[in-house]
Amino acid sequence: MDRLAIARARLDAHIDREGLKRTRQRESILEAFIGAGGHVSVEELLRAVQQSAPATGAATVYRTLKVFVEAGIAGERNFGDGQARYEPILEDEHHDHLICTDCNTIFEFEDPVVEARQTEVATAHGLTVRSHRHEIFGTCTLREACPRWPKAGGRS
Amino acid sequence: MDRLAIARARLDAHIDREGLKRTRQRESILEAFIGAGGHVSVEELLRAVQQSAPATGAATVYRTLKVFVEAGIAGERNFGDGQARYEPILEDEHHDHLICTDCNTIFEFEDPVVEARQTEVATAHGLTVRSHRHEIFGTCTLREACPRWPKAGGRS
DNA sequence: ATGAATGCAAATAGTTTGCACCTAA
DNA sequence: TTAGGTGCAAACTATTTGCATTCAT
Repeated sequence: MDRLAIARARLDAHIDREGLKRTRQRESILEAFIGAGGHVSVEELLRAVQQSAPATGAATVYRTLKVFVEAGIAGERNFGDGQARYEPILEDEHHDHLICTDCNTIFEFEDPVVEARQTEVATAHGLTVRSHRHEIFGTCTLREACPRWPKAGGRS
Repeated sequence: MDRLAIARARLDAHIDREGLKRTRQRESILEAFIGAGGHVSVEELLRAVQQSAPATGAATVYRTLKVFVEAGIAGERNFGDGQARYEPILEDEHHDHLICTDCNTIFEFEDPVVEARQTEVATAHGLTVRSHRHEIFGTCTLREACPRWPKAGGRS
C-alpha cells in the first residue's frame, strides 16, 4: 500500500464516519497533495490540481485541505511567510528537525523521551496534545558528519 | 537595569547604528510592548499604546515592531491563528510554547528534561545546539484551565 | 534643511463565506 | 430526493504601502 493508498483509505474512513461525500475534486486534490511531497501552499496545490481538473476553484482547495486535516491526512504549518503550508501526515511518520545553521543540512529525528515528556508537560497544564513542532538549530561539530558540507542550499 | 532599560538601550544602539530617529511613538510602543509581557498581537499592542498616545496609528505599530525585531528586542511568532504575535527577547530568556488550538491560549514552559534530551539527540547527530523552537499544540482538557474559555470556539 | 517617521486611507494578500447550482448516495 | 459539495464573487482580516504632513537632528 503506497502513500496515496494509505491517504485514500484514511480519507474514506473519515468520509464514512462524518457522512461526507466522495467527489472528483477531493480525489484530484488528494492525488495532487500526496504527489506534491510536502510543504505545499494552497496556491501551489491549486495550480497542480488544475492541471488535471482546470475548473477547480480555490475555495474548494481550502475547504478540502481542512477536511484532510480533520481526516488526519494533512498537517498545517506556518513558517511565517504569510501563507499556510500543508504536508501529508501518513502512518505515524512524525518527525522533528535538527538543522545545521552552517551548512543548512536538515536531519530528522524522533525521540521517545522527548515525545513522552511533551505529553507530561501538556497534561500538567491541562492540555491534551494534538501535535507539535520541534526544531533544534545547531552547528556541525564534525564536518564529516555533515552530508552536504561545505556547500548547501535549501531553506527548510 | 530592568527589562525596559535593557530594551531601551538596545533600541538606542540600533537607532544610532542605522541612523534612525527617536520618536515619542517608538518610546510609547516600546513601553507598552515590554509592559505587555509577551505574545502580544499588533491589535492588542495598539490598544495598549493608545491609552497613553491615542493618536497612534496601526501602521506605526507594524513598522515599529519590525524595527524592534531588527534591533534584536522582539521576536515574531506564528501560532497559526492568523495573526503574528511578538514577544520581547531580552538577555537569554528562552521558553517554549503550549498552545490550545480551541481557545488560543498560550502557555509557556521550559522543561529541563526536554532541554537535556535535545542536547543528547543533537550530539548523537554530530551537532552542537545553538537554539531551538518547540511548540506543542493541543486542546484544553479542563475548561477551567482555559483563561479565555468559552470564547472563540473550535470552528476553524 | 532634510530625510526619516507618522497617520490616514487605499491597496494587497490570504482565507472565508453567501448563494445558486450541481451531484453523490 | 436531499444533504452535502462546488464555483464564483463578494466579504473579511491581517498587513503593507502611497502620500502629504510632521518632526528629529
